[in-house]
Amino acid sequence: MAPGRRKSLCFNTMPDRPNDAYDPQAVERKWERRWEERGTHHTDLPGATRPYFNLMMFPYPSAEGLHVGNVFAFVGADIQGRYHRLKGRQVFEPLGFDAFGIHSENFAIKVGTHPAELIPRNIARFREQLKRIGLMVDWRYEVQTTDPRYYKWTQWIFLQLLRAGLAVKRRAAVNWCPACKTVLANEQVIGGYCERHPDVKVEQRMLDQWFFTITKYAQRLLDHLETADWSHSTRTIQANWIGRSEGAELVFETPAGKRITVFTTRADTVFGATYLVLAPEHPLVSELTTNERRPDVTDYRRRVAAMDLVSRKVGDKTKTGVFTGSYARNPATGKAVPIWIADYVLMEYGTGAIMAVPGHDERDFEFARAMKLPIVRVVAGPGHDGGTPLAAAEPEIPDGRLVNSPGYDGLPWEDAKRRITADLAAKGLGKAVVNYRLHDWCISRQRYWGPPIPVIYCDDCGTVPVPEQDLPVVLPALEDFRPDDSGVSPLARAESWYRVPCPGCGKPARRETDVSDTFLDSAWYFLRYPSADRDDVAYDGALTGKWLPVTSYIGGNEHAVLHLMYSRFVTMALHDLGLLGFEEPFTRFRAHGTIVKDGAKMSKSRGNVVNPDAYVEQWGADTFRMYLMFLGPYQEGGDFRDAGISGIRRFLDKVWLLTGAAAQTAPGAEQAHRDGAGDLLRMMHRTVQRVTEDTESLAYNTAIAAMMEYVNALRDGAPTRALVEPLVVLLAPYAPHFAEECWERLGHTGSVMDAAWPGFDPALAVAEQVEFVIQVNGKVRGRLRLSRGTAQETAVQAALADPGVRRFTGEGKPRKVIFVPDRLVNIVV
RNA sequence: GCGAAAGUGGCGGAAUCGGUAGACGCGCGGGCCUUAGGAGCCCGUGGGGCAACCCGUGGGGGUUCGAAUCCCCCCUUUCGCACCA
Repeated sequence: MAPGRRKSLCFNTMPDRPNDAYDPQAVERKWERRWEERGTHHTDLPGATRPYFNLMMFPYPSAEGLHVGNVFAFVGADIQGRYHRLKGRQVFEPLGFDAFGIHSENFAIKVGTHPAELIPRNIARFREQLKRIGLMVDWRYEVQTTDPRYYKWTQWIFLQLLRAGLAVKRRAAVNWCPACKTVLANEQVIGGYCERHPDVKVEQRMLDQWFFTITKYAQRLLDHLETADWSHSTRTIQANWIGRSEGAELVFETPAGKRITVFTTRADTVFGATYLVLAPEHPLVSELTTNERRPDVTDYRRRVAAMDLVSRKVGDKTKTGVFTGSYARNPATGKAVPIWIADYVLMEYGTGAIMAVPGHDERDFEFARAMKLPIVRVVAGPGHDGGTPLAAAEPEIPDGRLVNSPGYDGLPWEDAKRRITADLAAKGLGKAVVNYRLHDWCISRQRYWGPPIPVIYCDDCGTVPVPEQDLPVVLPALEDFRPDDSGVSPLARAESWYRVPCPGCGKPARRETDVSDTFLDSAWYFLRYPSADRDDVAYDGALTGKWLPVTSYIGGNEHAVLHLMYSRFVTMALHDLGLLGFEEPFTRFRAHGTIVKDGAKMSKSRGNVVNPDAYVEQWGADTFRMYLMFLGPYQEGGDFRDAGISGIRRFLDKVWLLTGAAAQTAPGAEQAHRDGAGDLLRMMHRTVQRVTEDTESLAYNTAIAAMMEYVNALRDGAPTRALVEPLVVLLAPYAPHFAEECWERLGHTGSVMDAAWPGFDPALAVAEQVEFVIQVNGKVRGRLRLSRGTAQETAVQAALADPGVRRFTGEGKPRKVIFVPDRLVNIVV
């Protein structure tokens, strides 16, 4: 039925809907079944000649099910995958579930159901929802991190890193909730209190923990960022997280000969270092404390230890601290300076000790004021000198030069930094060093729901790795897996599991009872996907060589630091062990935006989570997909509101009608348009160009707008097959079920996903007639339709002849004419 | 405080190698069709003015024939980090 004459003759039921009206539910059910039957989304992994690994961040299968934010993320990635498939690549689009971790465990405890029972239910629900969205996922390669067939290899990865010397055990501070009797992650500590016990203060405890020494790779992780094809925002976040800082380590000696090493980025200010501050946990503190000062020092250290890690860092920043009673010699001035301890110095950064320069550091200034310590100016800006008093710390003085620094006075401070460092180094009292903010990765969790760390402790042999052939170390089925009062992992209660013979000497030994961090599960899952059906290897060499590194990875910036950094680290480590042929796992990464609701991030606690099911049911997956993509720029996200979704539905209805009309026309009629209705053909080429470029660059909202414009134009003309078929292919990544049905309506028997993405002729993709803007003195005074490529003289003549323009140019001669081809003529009088 | 991104109609947003501001969609107004219409179709829709025109891209300066776009200052929002020495 032709558009414009769509009124039905029948009455009563749906009087205005033609009999063949678009019925999303029917169409989507039909194609989901067909895809399944035909294996449309199966990828021939070994046989592919132009592989494209299209990765999206696998979800944590929460009990609530999929939410709109997930759908937004997956659909945007799916569009890339489908687009590249239509462009002729063999696209592998796998998906899986990241189901270990404290969230699952806590939720299981809350509802009183074992996670081993809960998780499969959640996964089943998720999988159904995901299928309903129309993703091009090859489910044959699904992975589940909680499956022993998967975590066997997670444990294997641990053993490889252990072998490489990148896994070490050391004591470290953790957040401890006295009520939960367990450790908490930093994000579970809210304002110093436990998230589950708002009236219980969290403390810190020292525990033995396994660490991956990611800091050894800090510089490489940073260097590769410069050339990575990654979203700018993600690269910046990672670079900041690594936090490279160039400075020097300087040595202050005590009369007893103890060398206290401090890290500073401002060696130029060493003459102004009037005291030292050590972190309260610093190993030298006890030794340096005089008997007289010991009660105060001990008391202060105890108070700091009682504080949790979070409030220690973000809480009240009033400066506190105590004097140790000892002094050390400033290597530049030779004078003795007092040694203090204060909680504003952190043990985990630098050397855990600083030289305090109150004249040029705000924190030191504040502390010196409070403790009545001397403040000396050693850098002065223009017009100031060594005698100019300091009302506040002056950190970075433009054009500042050294003062009160015998031997260096008058030097610009940036130069002095280098000179002083070098001079002190020559005396063995310093060296230039680079420091990183990045910490080693603590992977130990004193919890139940995770892969056991595959290590055995033997009194004779010490720490023994579980032999690879004994993997996996299966997580025992514990009825009661709650953490108990001991502070020891729940696994320690599984007696029969815990006690094992030593793999080395056979004597009784004990298993490691900590499980590993979930971030380890997800740090290598992309390696597993192509080999998900293999039990003999973590990942197959040939397949990995063919499919990795990942061609395109799309995900949220909430994982910019931890997940992406850990994945890069594990990849580099495996590369260095000779187990991978590449150093970086993700060739291209794009961060999608966040979908917010009423201006706030969706979260259960806020109660503003939008469930996609109702929308899919009411509007269909295709309309919902397109609507989410049309909300705004994909890489920025946007506010979810359902006002406007009908616009997408109307658009699809129009395409449906166009398809019906075009199906009546003869095939291959493009030539006819070249002679006759050329404008539509030109517009088609332009549309193909816009949609191609926009889809490639994730500008989905404008790609959809371009298709809408084209459809509006087609409705005013005659929709032939040659004009409509390319549109259906353009639409396939966005509305896959719908496009399949349209493709079939047009008489094709195969999947539209096996069609070719339409090409465009750049010469045809521009209009023949263009509108020139005529300006007089920069103000728009008229418009003229002229043919493309009109020469300057012709255009100016036409402009000057225009009566509307004449009124402003007057009789005088133009002083100047600016001509922009095909766009504008500006006459200056 | 540091770092990054962004401020455009009633709303979501287009347009940033300087060159028609407001594409596309929602909403709104008018009309057609209709027993009816939250359906569909057509027209209109930044503000002011009868009009010629004038004013308009967070605010203020500047460069330019011409600025949403470039430069300087300020304000606001979002995100990341945060006593990092």
